[in-house]
Amino acid sequence: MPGRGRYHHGDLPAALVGAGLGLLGEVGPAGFSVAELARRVGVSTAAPYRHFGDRDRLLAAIATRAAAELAAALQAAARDAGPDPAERLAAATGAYAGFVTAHGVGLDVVFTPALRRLDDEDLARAGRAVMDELIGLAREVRTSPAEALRLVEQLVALAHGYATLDRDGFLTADRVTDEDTPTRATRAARAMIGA
Amino acid sequence: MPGRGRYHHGDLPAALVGAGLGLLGEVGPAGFSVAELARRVGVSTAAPYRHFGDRDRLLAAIATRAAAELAAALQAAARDAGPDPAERLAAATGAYAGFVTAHGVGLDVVFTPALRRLDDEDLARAGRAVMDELIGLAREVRTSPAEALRLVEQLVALAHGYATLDRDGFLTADRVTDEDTPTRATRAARAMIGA
DNA sequence: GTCTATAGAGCGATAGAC
DNA sequence: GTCTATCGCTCTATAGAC
Repeated sequence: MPGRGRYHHGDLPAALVGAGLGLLGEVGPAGFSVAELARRVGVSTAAPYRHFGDRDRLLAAIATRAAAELAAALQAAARDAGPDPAERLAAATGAYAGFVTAHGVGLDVVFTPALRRLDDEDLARAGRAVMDELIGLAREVRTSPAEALRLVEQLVALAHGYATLDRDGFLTADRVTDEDTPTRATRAARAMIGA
Repeated sequence: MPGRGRYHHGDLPAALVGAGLGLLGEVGPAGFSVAELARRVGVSTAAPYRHFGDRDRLLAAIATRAAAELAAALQAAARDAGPDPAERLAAATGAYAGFVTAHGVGLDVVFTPALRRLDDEDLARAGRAVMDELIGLAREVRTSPAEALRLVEQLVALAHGYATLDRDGFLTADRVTDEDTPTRATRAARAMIGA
């Protein structure tokens, strides 16, 4: 019974999205539940439905916020990586793996069919921003637009695989070195880009 | 009410594992349910518990069977790829992506923490067989054992990422060519191996 | 805008008949 | 070895009080 007396948050939607990011990172999109999120924020299970029509709308809002943060993380990683275009792209790939490992949200969630059905404008825009950031970096190392796109696809797959396998305990079970996941992903990306 | 009269299957455990492979491919490990599987096989929801102690034990049996089929698929792909070691490894990587796309089960499920806790001997052995197949192929293109292991990690991440993104609709949304997922993964693997 | 309370569904797992 | 029946839990979503 969490609701001892009146609860007044000031900005419940923002609180839900913020805490939802953490929950999503812990349980993944399939395990995500409105009830659990409400519990964490300290409101009744009914409260979120006043601001988000249903579970998927709430999930989409969280995914939108995650995508925005992801785009920013990629940009920051590229900025900190120096002037070499290949190294900038590799760093962004590593940052992608790190972000997904930490927050459990990547382009898989952003483009997941259940959310696509909502035709959420903000989510689509945030997803495109992530792609544009990567494509922009790739175009500095591949002259052909088609080749740049293919490289992005390969790097996203690589980074996403690293994050997924890390999450599911495969990398820790079979650890070759003591490098962390983003470092490994960055190294692999370097090899991929140089090929 | 499925159970009109007596149901006699002959080998319910095998039927559950077989149908479970299909169910797992459709809904993923998180969405897997004993009740739904029982319905598909045509038995009561209680019947599976006579053969498998709980949900995870059943899931482990299905994952074991999946891993065995996966190892066989990798072996077949390498065999059909000809004599060039790099091409054999690339083909196996593509086959991995294809298998995970089709069956929804990869090394993520085999090594998933929930199943690891069971200390299932058969599952561990099946998982090791998959890894050994890949490592064996990698050792033909990388002299150092550590480098071979790292290459396997990179290729599994790559293939797994392709499968995951394909499943979640990302690749179909952003399709560069009309190549299917295993073909793309094989191509990417070739680049990775050649680096 | 948040609460309490509830309907309705699905699942994991067990008990006891046959 | 399979069935019917059931308990207890969690979840989504809604209704109505405040």
